[in-house]
Amino acid sequence: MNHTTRTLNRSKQRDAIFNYIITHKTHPTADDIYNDIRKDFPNISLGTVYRNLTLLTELGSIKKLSYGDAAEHFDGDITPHNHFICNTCGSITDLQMENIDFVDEAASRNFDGKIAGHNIYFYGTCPSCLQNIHPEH
Amino acid sequence: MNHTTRTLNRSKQRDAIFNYIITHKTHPTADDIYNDIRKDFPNISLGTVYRNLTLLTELGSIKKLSYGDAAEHFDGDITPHNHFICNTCGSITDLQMENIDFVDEAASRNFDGKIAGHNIYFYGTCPSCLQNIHPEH
DNA sequence: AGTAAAATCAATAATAGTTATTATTATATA
DNA sequence: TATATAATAATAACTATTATTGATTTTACT
Repeated sequence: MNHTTRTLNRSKQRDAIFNYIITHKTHPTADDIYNDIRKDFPNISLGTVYRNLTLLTELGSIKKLSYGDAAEHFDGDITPHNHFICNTCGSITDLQMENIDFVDEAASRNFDGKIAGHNIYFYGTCPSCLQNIHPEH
Repeated sequence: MNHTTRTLNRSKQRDAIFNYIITHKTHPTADDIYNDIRKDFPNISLGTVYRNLTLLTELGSIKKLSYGDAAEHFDGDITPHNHFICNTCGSITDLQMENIDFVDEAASRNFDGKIAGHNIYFYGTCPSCLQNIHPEH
């Protein structure tokens, strides 16, 4: 028999974690997921959440987002899109905008290495916080 | 006297930290700075390094870089420029390229909040690692 | 269905990066 | 130079993440 290929066993926990991420657009952290998923899996451990998040990221099923926030955030939407982080409330949201993947070309121009892609995080003040600063009275 | 304004006392340690960052283009972490600067200030503590890095960042004298790496990196070059992170060796370098600040305009188009700026991290394989993969023999 | 290998699990310990606390020292200004 | 304030060193505490362990479950193959 062939032991060189590694089979991946399915687990209810991993399914639940993956399902949570793709059905929530909140870009949750490992801890967010852990706390919510405990309602359905009271015995699940934080280690299991981390292990499966790492695995799902390696498989390319989800994406990991790193920005100023101390913790990593995860995104179930793996199609190319950009993010906005509010400097005031810290929320992270998807940003609908035209495709700007051509910046990779621009970056390659005077660079001897190979550009594979980019991560771009816009920051500023989100609509909700803007409202609080200048409320329409 | 007026106690509402906060005066900032100078310290040799902070000067040394700031000087280290602006004279090194390596985008060091707090720990990098700590370890190097100990040669001149054997008694300096890591807490002092962190506190001053936070302060200098708040003052806008240096910039904090957050990307996949676990630790924060710091940059003494506060003029707008972009960064490249090598997926192979993890190095971070400045990227000379045309100005692409207009992406902020593009992002603002369908967004009700206020875009103040962006951080963009290009990734791929750096020239040195590319050489190692396909050496010219 | 039976079985062995592999992957899973929860629990916990360990590590890394960072922040907070406190008593002491240095700095700026009167 | 006396005084008030800020910065320091040392250390403790905290948060996010990873590694370890030993038991259980799942899978591939018979």
